[in-house]
Amino acid sequence: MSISARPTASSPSDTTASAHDRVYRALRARIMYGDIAPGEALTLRGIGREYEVSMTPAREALRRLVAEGALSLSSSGRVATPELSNERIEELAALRALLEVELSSRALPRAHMALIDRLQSINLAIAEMVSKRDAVGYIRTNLEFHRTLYLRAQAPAMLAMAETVWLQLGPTMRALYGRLRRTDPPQNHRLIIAALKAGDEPGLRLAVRSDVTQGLRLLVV
Amino acid sequence: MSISARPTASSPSDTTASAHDRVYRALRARIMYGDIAPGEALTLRGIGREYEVSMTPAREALRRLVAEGALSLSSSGRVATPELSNERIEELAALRALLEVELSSRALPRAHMALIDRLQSINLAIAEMVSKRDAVGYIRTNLEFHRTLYLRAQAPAMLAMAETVWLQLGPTMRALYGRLRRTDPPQNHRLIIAALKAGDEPGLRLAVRSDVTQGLRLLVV
DNA sequence: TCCGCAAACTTGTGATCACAGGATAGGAAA
DNA sequence: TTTCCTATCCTGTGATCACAAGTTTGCGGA
Repeated sequence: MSISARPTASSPSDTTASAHDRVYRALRARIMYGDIAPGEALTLRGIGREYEVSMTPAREALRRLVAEGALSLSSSGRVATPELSNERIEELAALRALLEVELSSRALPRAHMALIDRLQSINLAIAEMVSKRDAVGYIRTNLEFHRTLYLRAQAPAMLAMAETVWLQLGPTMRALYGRLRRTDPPQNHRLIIAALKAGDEPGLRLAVRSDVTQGLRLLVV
Repeated sequence: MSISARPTASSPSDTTASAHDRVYRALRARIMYGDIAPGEALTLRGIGREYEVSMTPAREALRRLVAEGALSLSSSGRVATPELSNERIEELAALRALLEVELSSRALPRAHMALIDRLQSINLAIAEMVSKRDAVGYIRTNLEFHRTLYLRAQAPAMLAMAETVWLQLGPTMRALYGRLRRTDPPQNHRLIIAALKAGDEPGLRLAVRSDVTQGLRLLVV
């Protein structure tokens, strides 16, 4: 949501020395990439112990994640990663479609060959994660594919919203991985790249929409 | 962003007795409805003094608002309401269009007569605010019109995102009011209501899009 | 063996404090 | 009068603590 730096490639210890920010970034990445199971509880003192900070920065990091919908705080303060209802999953999927179709459409006129090359190499990394059965790695590289494309849209607020949706879906996304079993590799991603090369906007919108929607559909039981 | 209760009609002292939440809600309303000028600085101790709490809850409220993009924290921690660039305003307007068109479209099949009545009475309130030259009241009732409609969409995550955009535009929205000078009253709102009555989805989408876009266009210099 | 209650513990909340860094004002020198 | 430097103030950060509320554990009675 904010303009803070991306927690993606994350050099081991970022230059930003703020304690709560470090905790926030670490937790955000863990949640977004499905490293934390849905329903898992987090305690202030536990976080503090794990990241060697006091309760204050831990609380601020948690509260920020709650504000972004990444964590839900149950009655009386306990905070845990949320278990999404089917309606919520469908709504978030629709939101992804809405935002990401627009982002890709805006990125299209600015997509140079260098970008397409980069997307293709990310695709290789995704295939590797699939073959290694690395769920967290798969989710991370998959989102990196999307983020790389959308960065070209020059629409930071829109991208931030898309990332917030990813964050909310993170814990659930992990469950998705268990069901796709090697079928999914960069099928839709190849369509996206083809549409980018061809400058085919309707095709791009369609490809992004299905890539975003189709996976989540498996989750709705 | 979160599922917290609406700060709108706000009974004077809410049942939720949490200090930081009270401060958060109060500040959120003030920002969203344009009660704070763009660029205005907020201090932790100042907030604490104003709402009679210590620095801790004040800091949490501010930090949450920063996370939602309602406030920008400049280099080295100072927090102030942001002055939006033209590109940012255009992007946020596009985001409003994207989200609110979808929300209105989802609300359409569920719009009963009671809803339309309520929207019309809100429209009267808007006209009254315009005649009273009450900028904050105008913004508040205008957003209430939109929120009342979108609540019918049964899409809480999407509505929360729209509200986040409103929040980011809040301080800027105030500046808009100075330029519309009694011209604007519920012109587009009447189109929205007409489309709702007729069950005309394309017309509704168009009316919402222009209502959302046209005002903001005045801000881009 | 099972149920219920109480004690011990764990948890989030908010206040206070020490500290470091940045902003500001005021005086001295040119 | 203007400019620069320094001392003071103000601000955000993070640690620690007291407290209240919720959770768990374990013991006693039926």
